Amino acid sequence: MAKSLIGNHVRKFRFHHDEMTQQQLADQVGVTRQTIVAIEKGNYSPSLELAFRIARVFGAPIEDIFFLEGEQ
Amino acid sequence: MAKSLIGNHVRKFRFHHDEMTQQQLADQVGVTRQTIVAIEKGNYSPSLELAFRIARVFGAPIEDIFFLEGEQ
DNA sequence: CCCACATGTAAAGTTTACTTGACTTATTGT
DNA sequence: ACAATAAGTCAAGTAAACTTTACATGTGGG
Repeated sequence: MAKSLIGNHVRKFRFHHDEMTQQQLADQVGVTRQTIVAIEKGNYSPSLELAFRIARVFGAPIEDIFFLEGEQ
Repeated sequence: MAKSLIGNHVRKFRFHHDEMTQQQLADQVGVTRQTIVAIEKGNYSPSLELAFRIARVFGAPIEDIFFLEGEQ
């Protein structure tokens, strides 16, 4: 099972955002905590919809938080 | 996750890009033509990875091409 | 009139995002 | 010492993205 080609700075954004916990972020975007863990660890990439919601929480464009590996 | 709440301007970008066909776009981003059709028609939203590749083809940020319905 | 091409649609199958639930470890506070 | 919280992990299941194949329709050119 290949890892996804998408990397992200969710963890950094979480800490720079009032030290928000995984659970709090999960609640705000409407997924489970395990989903946030999996995304932060790169186990898989989020759907576009979830990427949008995460970006909204952090008030940043999607491309500030997520990137194609090898493009960063 | 809720329903597909993602809209897009892929068709417009395709025509503003040298009248690129669905097949040409599909080839450039590495999916089948049916996937492009489904996305243009809103049958489902692309993965984040595919959204990135489409945005790259058009030289635009993801958020110029895709949007959360109700946010446009 | 043909033929090639662009687009739409649909069924069935594979892959992957996401959930549910349960357990573990480390840290912090009472 | 104990409880509570944050984070990691694993397994099994569901839902959605994507593929493959195939057929249908309209359009433009020779």
